[in-house]
Amino acid sequence: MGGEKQDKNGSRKTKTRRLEDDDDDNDQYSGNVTKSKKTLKKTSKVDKRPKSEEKEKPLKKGETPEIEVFDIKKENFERALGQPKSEDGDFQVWEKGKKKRKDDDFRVEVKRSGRKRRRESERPEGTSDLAEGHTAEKSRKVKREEEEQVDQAPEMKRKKEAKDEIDMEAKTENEGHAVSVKRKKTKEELQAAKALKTKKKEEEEQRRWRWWEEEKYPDGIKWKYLEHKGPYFPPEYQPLPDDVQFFYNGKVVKLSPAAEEVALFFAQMLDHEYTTKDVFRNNFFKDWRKEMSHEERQLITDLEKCDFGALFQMHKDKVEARRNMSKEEKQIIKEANQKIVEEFGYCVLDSHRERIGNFKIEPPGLFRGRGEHPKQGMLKKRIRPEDVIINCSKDSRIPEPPMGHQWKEVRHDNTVTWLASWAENVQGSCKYIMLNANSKLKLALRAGNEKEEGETADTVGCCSLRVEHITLHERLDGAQHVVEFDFLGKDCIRYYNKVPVAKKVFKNLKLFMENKREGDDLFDRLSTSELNKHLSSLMLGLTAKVFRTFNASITLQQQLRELSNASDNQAQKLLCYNRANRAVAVLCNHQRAPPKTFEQSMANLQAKIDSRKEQLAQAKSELKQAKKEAKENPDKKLLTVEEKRRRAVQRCEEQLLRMEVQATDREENKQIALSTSKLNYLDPRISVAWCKNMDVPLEKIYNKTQRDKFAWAVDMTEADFEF
DNA sequence: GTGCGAACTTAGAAAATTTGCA
DNA sequence: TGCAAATTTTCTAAGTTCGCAC
Repeated sequence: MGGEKQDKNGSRKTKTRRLEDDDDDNDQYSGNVTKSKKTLKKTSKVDKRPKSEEKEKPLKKGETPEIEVFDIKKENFERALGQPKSEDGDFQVWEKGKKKRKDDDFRVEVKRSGRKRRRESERPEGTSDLAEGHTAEKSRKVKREEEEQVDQAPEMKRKKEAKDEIDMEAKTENEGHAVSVKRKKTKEELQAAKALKTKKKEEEEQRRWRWWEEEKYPDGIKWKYLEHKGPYFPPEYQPLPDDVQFFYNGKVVKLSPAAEEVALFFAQMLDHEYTTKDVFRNNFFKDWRKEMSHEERQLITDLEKCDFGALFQMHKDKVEARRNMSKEEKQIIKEANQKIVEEFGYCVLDSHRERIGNFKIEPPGLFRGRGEHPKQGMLKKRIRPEDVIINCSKDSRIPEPPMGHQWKEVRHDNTVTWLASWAENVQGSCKYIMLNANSKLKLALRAGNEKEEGETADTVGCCSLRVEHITLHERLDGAQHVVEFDFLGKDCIRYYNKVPVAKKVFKNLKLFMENKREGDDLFDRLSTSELNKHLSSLMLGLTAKVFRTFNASITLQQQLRELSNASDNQAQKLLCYNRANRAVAVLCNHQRAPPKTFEQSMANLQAKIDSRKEQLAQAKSELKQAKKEAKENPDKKLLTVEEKRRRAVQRCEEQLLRMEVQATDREENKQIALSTSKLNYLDPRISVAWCKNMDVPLEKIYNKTQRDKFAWAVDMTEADFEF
């Protein structure tokens, strides 16, 4: 390579001179893309936020924990990499467990008998039999229904009992009893209910496919048997009723179905900011005209003269009608959707029924590229079976294409995890149908690949940073050698940070910027593959992405250690967990637009707090009075009143504390998205161990989906786990 | 060695559902 | 019971990585 590199536009960029070796830095990575609460500037998507919100703003009134600068040593990485993570560094794939549970005896039992029994009795609908044809399927269906009835029996019994109880109450009331006769559950009944709950939980646990305990397939092989029903296609377009009219230049124009469908895509978005953007409007109009008939194209030449009002109103009415549907109507729709999920939403993967993540083909519509995307507004065309490639086992029942259609191709590639794929027309990329996150398959700066200019929004990562994205300060805010970052990252989220760096790093950055102008690459000799090659040479499996993941998890552990206090109440402990989670989200720059109802809901909460404060004051004064009366005349009745008042004060105080903690948490979370790091970056074992140590139910920090996804971690993590 | 594209993985917004309160 | 708010799920855009072809 010479000293110059030609960019995509043919312009030449000046190469920076080669740096001297920095041997002394080779043994550690300074994961110092971190921030102090005081310097963090937070904005959401630049194009979506009012200017007023873009100004520098501390994360929270001095309460958000600071994130430390970590010296991430090689052995720490190695230790972490030895833990269950995919090659890409996320925490979804698990090798065989390293630790034994305390209840090993139980496990042996499960493995020896229960497990085998489970395989037989819980073989999902179809498993390998799915390939046997319709007759077998019918008999299985009957069997499944029977099994479902058996499964539901205790539940039905319970419901019946509850109903009987209500009936009894009503009956008693009718018979003229004055007071409520709601029968209190006996101790035995309560115990039985508890036991039933535990049993159900255990059954669910047993049903779970403990894939992390099974042997792994040879390299590259993802499955041995895969069967599914193919993707679910969105319904065909239904033309508008005659009374919903489109106007052009003040006159009614009856559009052809193809043009009408695309017009409706636009009309449905009229209350969205997208439709005010020139790029969006121009792209839409260009693509819309392609769908028009010759006559329509001749007539409709100016988007400004188009009146979609009636179409928009119809859409709004439909949304409103859907919202106002009766409970019963909603239930019917829900059941119909459930049926679709049952039919298309599952596949059989190596003898196990697995949920498919996205079994629906994306419906046609207008492309909603994020940020200033040059292709926003373009028509996303309807996908036909002829566009779709199916992937499944040779010996499975091949999914039937919809009537009168055929698949583009049926292949049997067990080195990939997708079930179906198609190419989308806007960006020319591939879309896939894949399994759910809980299935078997599966620096804080991003690496930053080069992107096609003009094809996507102008976003960058580490390797694609340009000169204008950093500013060097010899001294800033009392710190030496500070690098100020300001650029748009993934999804056009602004990254703004001031980071003090080592003198050597500072000097090198200065060299990199020499003889360069705005628009020139900061690291012009660096690509993501070169960066990752270098990282891998330092340690097997290390990539920029792994680095980011490691940094996130170690930050969580560190923050939890610093912030947790075993003597806190549960609300305070949860606030502490959220703060630690938030610190990671800040580190990874996971932002969100503040919810539209944020201000209102905060005001509501504040009002509740104020009212509760008044109540507390009132309760306190009543307690004082009761105390006084009880002292003057210490009879039993007055003492009971005093006790009652005391409890009321206590209850009020607890509620007030809970609300105040909630308000703090909510305020701190205004612009931070916690779920991304929780789901994709944080080793769940850290959280599971923390819950065990702090005596916090896991349900408080992971919802059902998250617990499913991290079942492996829940299963094998002890309280003493260390990342 | 480099460019490209397939195959995932990460991401925030929007929609749907559940929860909590008056 | 109805409404608003909170939470969860769904959707799909936008990244990263790796292997292959040239």
